[in-house]
Amino acid sequence: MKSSVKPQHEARAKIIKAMAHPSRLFIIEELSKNECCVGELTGMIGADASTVSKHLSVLKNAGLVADEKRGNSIFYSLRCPCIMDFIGCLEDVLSSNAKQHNDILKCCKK
Amino acid sequence: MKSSVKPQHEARAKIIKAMAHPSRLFIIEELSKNECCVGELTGMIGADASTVSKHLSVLKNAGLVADEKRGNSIFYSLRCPCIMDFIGCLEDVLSSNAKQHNDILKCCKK
DNA sequence: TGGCTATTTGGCTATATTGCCATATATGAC
DNA sequence: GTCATATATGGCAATATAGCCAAATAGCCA
Repeated sequence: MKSSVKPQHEARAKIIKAMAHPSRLFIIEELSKNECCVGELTGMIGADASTVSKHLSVLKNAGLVADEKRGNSIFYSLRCPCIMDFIGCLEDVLSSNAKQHNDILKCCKK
Repeated sequence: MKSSVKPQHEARAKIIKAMAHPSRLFIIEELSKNECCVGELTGMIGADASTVSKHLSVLKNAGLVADEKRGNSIFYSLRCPCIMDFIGCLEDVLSSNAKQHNDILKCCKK
């Protein structure tokens, strides 16, 4: 890969990698609806608070979420809602995969 | 996380994970322009052919690319071009990150 | 101040990913 | 058939990630 474009792809991959985990995807989706504090997310996800906190720090580190301390809690919010558009594309891929899988099954039955 | 939505997020995360690598992002981008065979991609990426082949199999396994054997070569193509829209969103995140970083620097200089 | 709650960090083990080399497989040319 | 080319697979070592527990930090309330 040309060294000129390599850093660009590395930077992009870093952001995508931050999204590439079920719990973190869930967090992104929740934050797209409402800002949340760690405790709320922990309850929803059902993992240790430290685990959720680490997931949030991965997302924050990638620039995907912002945090704001208010009183005793820290509220997280989604920085770039355009990310949610991408979820639709993922569903396209998934349904396209399901369709292909079905076609193969049908084909085998014949 | 509710057990009803967990598989959904796992399925989505699997696709995102397949994208979460600089070389694989590069491949996706190239395939969005033209179908390519392994040898071409290997030349552009500059890694071992077996490495590129494995990257392609990750992408194929996620349903992101299709392969078609023609003659001695196998041509890969992008199955869901909507993925490319997402790259624009990534750039938003990156420039937003850069801006924030700048703001912090300015703030410190004062 | 002390106690309480919310969150983060350090340390650890288990697991997954990456990328190379060597080897297999498949296709076309001769 | 043999040879050369294109691609995939197995195996392995290095590195990265995930998630828990325990401990540290920070803010509120009395």
